[in-house]
Amino acid sequence: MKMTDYAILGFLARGPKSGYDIKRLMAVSTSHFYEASYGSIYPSLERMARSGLVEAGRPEGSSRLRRSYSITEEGMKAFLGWLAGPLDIAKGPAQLLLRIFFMGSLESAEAGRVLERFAKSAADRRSWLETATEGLPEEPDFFQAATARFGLGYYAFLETWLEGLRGEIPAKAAKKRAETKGGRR
Amino acid sequence: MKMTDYAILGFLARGPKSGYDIKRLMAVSTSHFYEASYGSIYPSLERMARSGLVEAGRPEGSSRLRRSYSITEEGMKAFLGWLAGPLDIAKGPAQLLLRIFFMGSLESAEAGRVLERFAKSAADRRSWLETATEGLPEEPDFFQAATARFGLGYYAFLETWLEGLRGEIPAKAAKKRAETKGGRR
DNA sequence: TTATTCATGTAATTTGTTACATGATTCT
DNA sequence: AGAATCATGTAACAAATTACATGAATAA
Repeated sequence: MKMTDYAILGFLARGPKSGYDIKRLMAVSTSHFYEASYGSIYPSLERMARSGLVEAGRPEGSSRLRRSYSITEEGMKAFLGWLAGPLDIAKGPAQLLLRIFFMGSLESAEAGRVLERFAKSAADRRSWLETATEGLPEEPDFFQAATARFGLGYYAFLETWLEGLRGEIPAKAAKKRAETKGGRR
Repeated sequence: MKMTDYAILGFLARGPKSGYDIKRLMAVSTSHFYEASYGSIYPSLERMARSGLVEAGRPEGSSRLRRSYSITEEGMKAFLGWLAGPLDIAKGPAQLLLRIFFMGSLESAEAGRVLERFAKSAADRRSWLETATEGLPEEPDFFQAATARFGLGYYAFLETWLEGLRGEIPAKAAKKRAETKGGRR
């Protein structure tokens, strides 16, 4: 399971969609930090259909060509597990943001706990960088030192942002989970 | 030419090195934002040797196995061109930081102008995001809106950081360029 | 009827990582 | 001598992008 798979499950968790739909949705909503091409979306859908995480539905009303996928119980379980699971914050903001993007699928209380863990990760990474860059053999020049300091600033920003977000979660945060199957569009 | 090539040229611009050296240097200095594997370093060196950007030197004093590469005039030109050339800031911080890491190879005045352009890019991207996320069809939920706002905060942070850096460039910033050829280690 | 957009899918290519193979050199 | 590490290189694998092929549905 790769990030694309979870991203797709995340969109399907809000209701059945075609590969084409998913591509378009990504373009207008997540494209600043993550986007997938047809060349990964379609194969991913097929793979997940084979392993039972999604189900291909025949498209009653619409065109014969179009095929709509819905998420299964199992797919929902995998998705929610990923959403609340461990995160390697050093691997870039894409995974972090993707998970936050879909965090409306969790209850407010749980989303809060997850965000708290993320903030902790950022803080940990920050203090790790701090000590890691101390005992280096060579004295870095001005610009090299600057790139080391960038990390500290970035993770500090991240932590602040995450804590701020956690504090603002609306109590009744639209915990929209989709009906696991069916539903026209 | 990919980023790895320029990163390697950047290290060689400070003096001749082996592939092994470059790997070790990356591990201790740039690994927080960029690192390459042997599987890309060695092929890159060979490619650049074929196209005349680097020269494989025979390793007089050291072991027969070890092979040391030095940057050529042409390689230096390509490297400096990349260093001061256009940057797509939306493609993530790795390229930005890598270029700043090597910015000691430029004169202070020029480094200042380059940083100014980078800051401008960050500001432009920020205002682009601002207007881009306005006129969307669907109303995003709380978390989706949050990921959109993240971008604004991030680029604001980046701009501030870059402007701060520009203001602090030491006048006599070690414009260390290597002798184009030779030099023992 | 023609162009555009909807819609799916795949083949070629790119790019890189991981793991392994190989052997030289240095340290104990 | 044996272990560790220096040092180079490549084959297998992984993952994804780009471009293309195909054709249905819709708007002009």
